[in-house]
Amino acid sequence: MNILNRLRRAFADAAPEGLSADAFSQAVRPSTDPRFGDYQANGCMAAAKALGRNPRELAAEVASRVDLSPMAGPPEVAGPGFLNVRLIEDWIAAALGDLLADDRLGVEPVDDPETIIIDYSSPNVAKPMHVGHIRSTVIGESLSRILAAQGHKVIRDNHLGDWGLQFGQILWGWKHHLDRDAFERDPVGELARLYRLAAAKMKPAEDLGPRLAKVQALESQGKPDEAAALFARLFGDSGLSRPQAEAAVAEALAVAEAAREETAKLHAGDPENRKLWERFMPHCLEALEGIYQRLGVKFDVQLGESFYDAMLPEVVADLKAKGIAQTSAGATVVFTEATSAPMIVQKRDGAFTYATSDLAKIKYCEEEFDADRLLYVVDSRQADHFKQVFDVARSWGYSSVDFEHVAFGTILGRDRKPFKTRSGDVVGLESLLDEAVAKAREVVDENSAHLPEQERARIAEVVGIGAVKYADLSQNRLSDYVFDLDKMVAMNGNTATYLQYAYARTRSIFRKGETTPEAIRRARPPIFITHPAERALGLALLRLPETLDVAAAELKPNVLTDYLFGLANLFSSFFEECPVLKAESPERRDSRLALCDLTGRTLAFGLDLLGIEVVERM
RNA sequence: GCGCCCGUAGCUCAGCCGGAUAGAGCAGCGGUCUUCUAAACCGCCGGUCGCAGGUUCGAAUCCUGCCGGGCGCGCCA
Repeated sequence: MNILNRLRRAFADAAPEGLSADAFSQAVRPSTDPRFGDYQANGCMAAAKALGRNPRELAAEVASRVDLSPMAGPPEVAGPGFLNVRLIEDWIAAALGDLLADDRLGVEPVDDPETIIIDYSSPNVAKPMHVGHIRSTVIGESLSRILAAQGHKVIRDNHLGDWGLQFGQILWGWKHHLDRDAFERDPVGELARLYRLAAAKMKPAEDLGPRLAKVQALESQGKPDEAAALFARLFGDSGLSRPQAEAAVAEALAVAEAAREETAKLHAGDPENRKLWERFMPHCLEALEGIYQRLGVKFDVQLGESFYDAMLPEVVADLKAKGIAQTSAGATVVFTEATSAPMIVQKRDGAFTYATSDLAKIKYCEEEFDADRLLYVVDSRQADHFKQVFDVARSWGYSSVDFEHVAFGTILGRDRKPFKTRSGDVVGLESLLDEAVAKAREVVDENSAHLPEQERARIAEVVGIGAVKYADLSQNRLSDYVFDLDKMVAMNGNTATYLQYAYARTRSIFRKGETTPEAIRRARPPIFITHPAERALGLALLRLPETLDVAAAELKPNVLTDYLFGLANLFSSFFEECPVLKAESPERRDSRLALCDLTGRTLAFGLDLLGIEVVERM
């Protein structure tokens, strides 16, 4: 049952003549302030303007015509022409009674379920995951759960980066710097070390190369003095002499070239590289699996770029045959209106790009799953790439699929610059989780020393991981944000811990009262709304469905966290102000127990949609 | 140069397909545990919504310009 939708239908029926009933009803929304009732219809001002009428008169007319029974009486005209709706307590109480018997807490499946593929997480398997990877994973997982709860068929897809240059880098490292003992002890750690080593060696090419090129350009123009001055300015902070800088760049370029060659050999089917790749992969996947298990993330499809590799020549050939792709400067490219630069589907050296791989994946997904929507939960910096891919996919024939880049903002460091994984200065995802769990453990030990060791450990894990996820999910996904470890592991204020704590309190009261939520649900006691805190809490409980609608429509988990935080807040106030077990009568007691059960279930349900667990006590 | 995004309280952020007096958390200050979990509750302090125009009955929200910051832009993924 969705209150907002019911009100909208009622107002649509009462819309002034000569007006779009739809637009009029869309102007119904939750009130911004309790003094203006519970919901408000704001369409009369604009309607009056369009019809050349007095807005207050028109509002009064609509108010007398609209039938909101049994939810509310006639709305009240206020201000310049607002219509304020105040729900009737008896109706709220009755609706809560129905909710008590409803396992789905009022959430109804959508009328037209879709098949939705969500591409998220998608890490490079060879690199250890760091804090930058958490957003896609956590947001994608939550969106999957939200859409599935709405009755859609959701396919969770982890498009692994298992075929790119990073393997060339590892292969190069393996052949030149392998520590066999280290690999035996900790394969993933050693592979990561080799990757970082290669990346570090290649870095001067990016950092110093362009600067050096500018200096050399001046020299070739016959301006040695200016070149020397520029060199001093550009390289002063590096402490490198001219020959050192040239040597560093030259070495970096050599390593980069070598890594590219290793990659090319792998792609070309070189037996040695292929064998090594097959040897590395299980270790990489196992390490990933460990993290996903800890995060409670599970994919339906986990196919990497290597899987699509075989399809790529076909994709390019088909694009060419259909006149979509063309040859330009030795590469095969597609010009699109999406961006000024064309999209490269095959490089001059014959290698394919991740754009080609994305196209192959679209083809595969359409043939395999016949998806209605394809969502990509990926960093907003790749917006142009997806614009191109979607554009090309549509002209390629996949025009009935709804593509969407579910972008999210960049994680910034304390200096407000994008969080980079500088070698040696990486906040690994694992260590972030460990730190959060350790902090939670301290708090548990302090507050709940009486609980058994094993239970405290379990609570710390649930609370710590929940804190990290919530810190990310409660943010508007589009905003960049400053990574702050203290905030990520905080357990006061608007945090998962606060919600988990509220949940634990709803459960604790049943233990104390020597009854169970199940017993209350079976008994279905009448609900009484007598106290303002009960009314506010009760109304919030009825608003889960409309909240989920918004979160799903905007693909924004923070809509849900806001709602849950508000709900927990209202519960905490209710808990302070309304005695439950010591209520004035058994009827009141049972009514309040029912509110506790509904709150607990709603919190647990909502947190589950965020991928966050709860504990029975903490 | 072209394109995209962002400037809201001391800090971190909600609110942004127009609605009434702009919200939260943290930080600060002050109250509340012999009574259902104080990981909590209640109160106070705190904002020319970057600046200037425009559209509108109504602008943090839409449009234009400017200032400040970030990102992307043919062979990395």
